[in-house]
Amino acid sequence: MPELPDVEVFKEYFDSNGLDKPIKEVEMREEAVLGDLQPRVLRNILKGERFLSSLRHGKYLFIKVGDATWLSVHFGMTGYFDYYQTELEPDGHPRVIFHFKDGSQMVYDCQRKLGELDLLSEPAELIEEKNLGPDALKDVGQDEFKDIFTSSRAMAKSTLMNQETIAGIGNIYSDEILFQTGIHPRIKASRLTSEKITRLYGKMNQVLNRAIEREVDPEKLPEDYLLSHRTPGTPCPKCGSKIERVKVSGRSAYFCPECQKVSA
DNA sequence: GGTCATGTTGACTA
DNA sequence: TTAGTCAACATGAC
Repeated sequence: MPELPDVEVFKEYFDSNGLDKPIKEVEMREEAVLGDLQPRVLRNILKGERFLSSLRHGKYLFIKVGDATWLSVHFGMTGYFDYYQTELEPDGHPRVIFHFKDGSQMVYDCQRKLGELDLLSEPAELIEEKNLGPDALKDVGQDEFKDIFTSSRAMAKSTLMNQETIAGIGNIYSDEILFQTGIHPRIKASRLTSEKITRLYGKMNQVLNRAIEREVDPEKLPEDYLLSHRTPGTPCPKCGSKIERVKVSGRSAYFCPECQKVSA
């Protein structure tokens, strides 16, 4: 799940359920998601504190704990938050559990353990370390977007997915944005016309915003979205042609050969 | 057994 | 130097 829209929805979920509650205990179920961070350090720093606010950049969520203390959360491919009002044993694959003094708990679930938590003094620390580009939704203007595409030597899909270029777009949403714009995933970014890049920019914003509005629920997304038709051979929701799959930068790209022609 | 899966990183190659 | 491909990480569903 976790691309920009998913993380934005997690942020809203966390903000409404996890902020301003004194933390009673931090329970580690799986230390692999802490990376180099020592479980004892995380517990000692969070215990007795409360989460104050949160901030999203690309696929990362930063949660403020104190003046110069932030918890960074990455969700890998399978991570999400799950809030329980009581001390019930959580379902799924709980990896880290934040127990609040009021008896409720915020669970960080990450089945495949590809996500990671860390402690930072400020979000910029991680953004610089990972060399993340501007957030796709908040920080990329149309002119900057145009520059990125005209100067990129990679394929359009790779350019959209490169976190150092634009932060937040992954495999699913890069396919969706290209599909909605009618651009073939393997076309070179720099070969797109200025008009196409402008349309792509508009669709990027529209697709990401719409996904957030509909709470990334596939059932609530428009009928003509590719998102729930990611199987080779199924009919394109726009024209009925058969959806195809190709590899782009090691990932499966789904597209409609009729709606997304190879020519610019 | 095999393939595939919403992410990131490092090795290797052109 | 810039990109593309592939493998690895860990787990599960076909």
